[in-house]
Amino acid sequence: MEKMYKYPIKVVSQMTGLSEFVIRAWEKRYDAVVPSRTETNRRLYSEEDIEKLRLLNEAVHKGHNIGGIANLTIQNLKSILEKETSLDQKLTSQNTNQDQNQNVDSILSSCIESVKAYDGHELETILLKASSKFSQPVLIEELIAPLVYKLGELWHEGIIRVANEHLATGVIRSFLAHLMESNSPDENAPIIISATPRGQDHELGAMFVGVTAASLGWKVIYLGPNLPVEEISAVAVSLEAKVVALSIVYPGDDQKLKLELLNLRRILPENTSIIVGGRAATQYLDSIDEISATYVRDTKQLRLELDSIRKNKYN
Amino acid sequence: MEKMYKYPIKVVSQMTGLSEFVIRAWEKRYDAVVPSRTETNRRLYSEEDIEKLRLLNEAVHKGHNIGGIANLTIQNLKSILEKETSLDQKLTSQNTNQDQNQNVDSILSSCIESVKAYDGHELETILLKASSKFSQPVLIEELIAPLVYKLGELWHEGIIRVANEHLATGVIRSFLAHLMESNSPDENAPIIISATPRGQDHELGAMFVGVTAASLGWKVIYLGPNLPVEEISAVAVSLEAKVVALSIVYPGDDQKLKLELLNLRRILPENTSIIVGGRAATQYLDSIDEISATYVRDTKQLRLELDSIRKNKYN
DNA sequence: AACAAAATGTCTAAGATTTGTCAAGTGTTT
DNA sequence: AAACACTTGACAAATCTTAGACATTTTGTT
Repeated sequence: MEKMYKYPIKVVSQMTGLSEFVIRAWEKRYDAVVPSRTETNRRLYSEEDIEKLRLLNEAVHKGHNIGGIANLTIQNLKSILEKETSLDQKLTSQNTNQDQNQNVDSILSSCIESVKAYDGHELETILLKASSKFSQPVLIEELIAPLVYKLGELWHEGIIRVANEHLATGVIRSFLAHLMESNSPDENAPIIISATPRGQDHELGAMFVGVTAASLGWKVIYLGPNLPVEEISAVAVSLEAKVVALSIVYPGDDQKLKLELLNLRRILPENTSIIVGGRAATQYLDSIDEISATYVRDTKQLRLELDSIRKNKYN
Repeated sequence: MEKMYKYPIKVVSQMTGLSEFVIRAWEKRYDAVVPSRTETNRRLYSEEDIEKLRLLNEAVHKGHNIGGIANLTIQNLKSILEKETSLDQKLTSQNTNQDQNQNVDSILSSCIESVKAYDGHELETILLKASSKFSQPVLIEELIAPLVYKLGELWHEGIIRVANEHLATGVIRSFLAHLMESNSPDENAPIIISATPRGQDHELGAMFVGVTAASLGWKVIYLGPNLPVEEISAVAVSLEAKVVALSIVYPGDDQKLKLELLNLRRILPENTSIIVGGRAATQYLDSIDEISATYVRDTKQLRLELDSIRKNKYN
């Protein structure tokens, strides 16, 4: 069994946008989320707990009264939230028994099947179903990221075409954008800007960052791919962003990009952190170090980094 | 028996578009929908209740008086509504034209405000609201297309930055993708492939095509921007697409692009039509003519063209 | 055409319920 | 000591409920 990291109430409060008072009140009155405790009686929330709180918060914002929804399961919550945004009737009626036991691997391969068949609609449906079955971190790290990686592989091997990959990218992008939008942070959430620098066209990495940060309660400004650092900096200054995250996946030792990075540090306020990730980021480690940015290898590390930045900036 | 979650009146009001007053009044006066209650006397609506309210609302909007239809069953309501769908479209589009133009302008400017403030979330919200207020053609032709155009203008004038435009593009793209997905076509719907050729990075035009075609009942394969014609053709052949639609917005007399177009015609099956649109398409009219493709100036023309192709191909 | 009656969407007022917020007092961690 | 967290009990703002009023529009009758 994996020993999961658990979060104290203050962190949960920041991540969900709910006040500590409310979180305790919901527990006392409705047993909405009953966290485990330390030996000394302090609450410890799991990722699932947090997800449920986030869903409850969203539902309450949409007009549900907490007393009525507090005892629903995560899946119930997701399904009622979906019904309100889209008028889809298909999903609920279709998914009955068969696909309940599907594990991530089989979902992954049905994703790839649908991509091969140019069936974007099917791919979207699969992802949507998966999103109500898995928590957001699992979804991204174990399904979507591997899917993107696998598609790249298949393309290299000549098994699928550029067209397949384009189609899949389109669907995934729209899906991730949706995930990002669905978290609505509160007023004073710290701001993170996510983009890829000039010359970097592959934006999915930046979208992973966006979704992850959004799920941690950050306010995400997603600027997309291929943006000069002056642009990124202008936004960061104007919104007083706490973090600028860049994704670099295109390999090669690009001198221009190195200059861009140095430049970015120069024109960015000092108290704005820079985070760099992506497959090709390792090739720029010296530059990353020089501008005292942080390199993150995966979303897990990203999440830790974001949490720590958030904590430090509280003064 | 499963105990289903039921919805409080506030949520029902949002889902149906009816005010809470009206919902209560209809209950008090006609027993249109009599929800169950909590122990403390608060209304709880089932999904059936909500569907009936939706239907009633629709019927009332079409001129029925509530007193006369309040006691009909869901089936009855549906059959009533089906009869009038065809007549209705003319009326609604005429009735609202005047208010719409006022509204669309103000919506447009609030969109631009949100873009200036880097508030993608706000932009998304505005678009979402607008989408429930206007029909899809109106939405695209009078709001989104002008918005895209206006953003380009503002950028040329130096009033907004590339970053603003990127952010907006991201939101709009995700929004359009959602619109496209929300139409689920029949099994035997004709297939259209939408993309932009190699060298063409601006995909919004291709998305307009996709959404428009989807709303007309086509099955849309959206391949996104910057795709070599061999790729497009491969998909068209493999799926037996009826139409390939290309969007060209980047100006300039690109010889490569002309060759690509000629090439496309050669490797595409004869009975696959080609449609070309976009701001810069006029500069390639000779090539378009040479491959006997159709040039469309706006989505209105596109819709006509699609309808006529669909009709002709029914043999 | 004119007028009264009915229909209907909107709203107020007063009471009940729900829910977010907080203070006070105590214990724990750093 | 300072920051953090826990429980309990209380308060007040927000929301829902009913009953009834009001303003328009629609309908039927003269």
